[in-house]
This record gives sequence, structure tokens and C-alpha cells, in this order.
Amino acid sequence: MTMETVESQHDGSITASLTESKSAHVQTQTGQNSIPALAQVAAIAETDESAESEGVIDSHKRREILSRRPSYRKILNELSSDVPGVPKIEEERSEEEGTPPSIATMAVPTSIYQTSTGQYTATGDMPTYQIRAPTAALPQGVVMAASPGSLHSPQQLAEEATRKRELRLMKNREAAKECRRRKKEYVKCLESRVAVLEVQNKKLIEELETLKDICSPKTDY
DNA sequence: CTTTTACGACGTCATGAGCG
DNA sequence: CGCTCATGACGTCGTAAAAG
Repeated sequence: MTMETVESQHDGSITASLTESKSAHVQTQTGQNSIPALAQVAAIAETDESAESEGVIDSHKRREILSRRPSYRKILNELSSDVPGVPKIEEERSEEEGTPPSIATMAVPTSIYQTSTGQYTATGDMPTYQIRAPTAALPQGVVMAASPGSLHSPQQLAEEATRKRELRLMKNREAAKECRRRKKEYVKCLESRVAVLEVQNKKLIEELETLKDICSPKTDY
């Protein structure tokens, strides 16, 4: 698929500013764009007229501008500390924090799937995914057993590399799912906060009108 | 009924942040 | 400094709804 289709890509959720991110992507290959980051870019673009008038945006600076913002959890938790009404994104792995990540069966909080055999079986109506069957399946439970120093033959090295790759992919897969979940939660919280603030705003406006009526005597003559 | 479109979810890659 | 985690970007797939 070519790149121009990206524009019409419908990544439904929050990739509203693909054009912006594309330009950033081209320049810095970071592509680390986000909504708050965009806001920052806009804000800085406003205040940093001089730099822009020179026509040269220091790539390093741009990099900083586009650098990754704190995680959703951080933002939301900071928000929630300011505003009592905003719920926190809960730390769901608080208990299994100490457990090594390379466990065969992971205690996924939502219990969406199992990873015991490299097969991702979704419960409910979710589709079933299968990891591309590696030539040497992950030796579940003995992950990280062999140290690189003990490997000799190229084949062993290749197997080790494959195993490491599969492990990394599996972890990243989980991380991506979790990240999306948090993102959705984050958006929901923001939406609910908007609703609350709108109500608040409306009330304040009404109050203001009432006070105006009270304080300003009728000027009938 | 078939095709098109929109959307959500996923897997993977790249990369910055943070930690030991 | 290397490693792991978090997340944006991208491409793909499945599905529901609309259009033909």
C-alpha cells in the first residue's frame, strides 16, 4: 500500500492529525506525535515567530517539540489530583509487578486471551490470532535459560535470536493492547471531564446573569 | 445480493523515556 | 549505557451499515 493512502486511512480513534505527523515523520523519523504534542507545536509556533521567520527550524528543537509526552496514565493521574472528579487510570499490574514478564500464562487483567501456546484465543466475540509458527517454538517456562555464552553453533544462535524476537514481539503485542486500552480510558475520561466542565460553565453563566439582574437597577425614566 | 465504505481492533516497527 | 516499556504510525483484517 502506498503512502498516499495514509491520508484516507481511518484509524478511527485519535490519529486526527496525520498530515502534521507525516511531516514530522519525514523530518525526524520520530513520528512521535500526539494531541498534546500538537498543541505544543502550535503554541510554540505562535510564540516562536522569529525562528520561523528565519525559515529554519532547528531539527533538534523540533525533535524536542515533538518529543513524547508523558503517558496517558501520568497525564490523567495528574489531572485527577487537580480535579477530584476525574478518575484515575488504575494500575492494574500492581500485584504482578514483580513477576517476570516472560511467563507463559499471563494474568491479563481483562482476561481477554491466553498465551500459553503462542496462540491468542480471544474470549467473547474477538477474533483468534495465531503467531506465525516459529520453526523453533518458544520453550515456554525455560525462557532465558540459555545464556549467549553457552551457545555455539550458528543454528543455536539463530534459534536464540528467533526466540528472543518472538518474545519481544509477544511482549510488545501485549503492551500495545494495554496501551490502547489506556488510551481509550484516557479519552473517555477527557470526554466526561468536558461534559462536567460544560455543565459547570453553563451554571456559572446563569449565575452571572442572575447577579447582573440583581445588581443593575432598572433605568426607567 | 453484491459492492463499497467506515470503523474498530490488531500486530508490528521505530523510537523516546526511564530505570538500574 | 544498555535494556525494557510506552506509544505513535502504518498496514491489515473483519464486520456492520449503506448504496447500487
